[in-house]
Amino acid sequence: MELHACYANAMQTRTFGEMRGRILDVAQRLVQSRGYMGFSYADIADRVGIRKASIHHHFPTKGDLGQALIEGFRRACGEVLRSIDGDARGPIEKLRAYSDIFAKTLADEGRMCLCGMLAAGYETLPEGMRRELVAEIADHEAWLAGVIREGIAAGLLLEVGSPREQARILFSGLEGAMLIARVMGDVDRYRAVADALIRSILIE
Amino acid sequence: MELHACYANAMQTRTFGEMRGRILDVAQRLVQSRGYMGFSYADIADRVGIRKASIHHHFPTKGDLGQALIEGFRRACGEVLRSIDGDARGPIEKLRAYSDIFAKTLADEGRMCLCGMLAAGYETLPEGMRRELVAEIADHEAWLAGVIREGIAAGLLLEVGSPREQARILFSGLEGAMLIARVMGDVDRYRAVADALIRSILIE
DNA sequence: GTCTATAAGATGATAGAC
DNA sequence: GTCTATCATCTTATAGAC
Repeated sequence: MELHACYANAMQTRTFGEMRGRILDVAQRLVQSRGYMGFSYADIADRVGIRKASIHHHFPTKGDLGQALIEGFRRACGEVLRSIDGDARGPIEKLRAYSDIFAKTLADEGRMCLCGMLAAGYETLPEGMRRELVAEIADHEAWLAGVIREGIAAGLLLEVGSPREQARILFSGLEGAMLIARVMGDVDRYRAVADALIRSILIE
Repeated sequence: MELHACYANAMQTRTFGEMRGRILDVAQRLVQSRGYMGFSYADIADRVGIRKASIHHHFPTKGDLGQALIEGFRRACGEVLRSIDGDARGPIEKLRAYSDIFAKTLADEGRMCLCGMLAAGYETLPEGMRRELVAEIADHEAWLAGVIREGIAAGLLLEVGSPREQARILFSGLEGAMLIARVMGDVDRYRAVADALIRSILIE
């Protein structure tokens, strides 16, 4: 599974329920570019080629759609992180692989991370989505903290503050870098900041 | 002028046009919590105590309101930055004063920075607002780069990469920290990340 | 400057035919 | 599962009285 595609789309690949997956796929891209408040059933209908009313058959309310979206995304992110754990050769490579996913998402039509986008619209989200978003951010930070801990133990990474604190700096730093780079229309801005953040905890 | 209040509200304090200022004030708070797409003339009317139609007298279209909002905000930010330049004793104190403004905004009803919020909704903004946002981000980064340059010259700050690059890391890092801390419901999270970002470029 | 009244279009959602 | 038709509500915006 290609990491970016997985992260980017969190596509449901079930034998049945193909349309459901396509709707979620399109909805996710819309949220990543315009936010949860910034898209409508009409937008999805246009892109997926069915009528608005038909979408309600798959997701009765917009809240249901949003909930399915973030739950599917969280599952997909879990797979991606496990996949990095399996593939990458060491903690530094893991951090770079993680950061690269964000860069690829940004390079693909200037899309923002789903987490960051939903975070901005937090006050407009239904309760279920809020809870899932908080859990998802916690997942990412916990994974990063684990990698950093591993790097410190291996003598590869500096220990400045706790791994948990370092993970928070890295995660929010990457999110912020994405947010700003997207507006400034320059993916290299993201890459420069991301590289600097990672380099700042490297030993020597 | 109290820095946070100025930054937070960018209030127009003209002798005439009082209602105009109140509308902008309320609109800004709404954008900071729900985004540009997330508020309506009805929301403002409720809070400011006049009817929807009356708002159109001051701002014919929502685009006009948004444009006036970000232009006023940019002016106010300029004043705040000059005010820090006047008050703070040195570059390190300037960075801390800057970071503190964000902390206060966050502490005040969990509001996001206006820049960051508009950045997230970038694709939903009218052209004029996009241009102003890009210019505003450039202003902040240029000011930060200047302070960092000053700190390096005074032997107080580390030179890792160019001051411009360090400014970008700091600005996007603070924006990201705000974004995430707000969702996690914990201002101290922001403070911890902001402090760590500043400490990371301090000499010894 | 503010109001009431109203318009035209979008939005999330439902009912019922095929 | 998808469609047409329809709904109530919200949105931005205008006209014209006070």
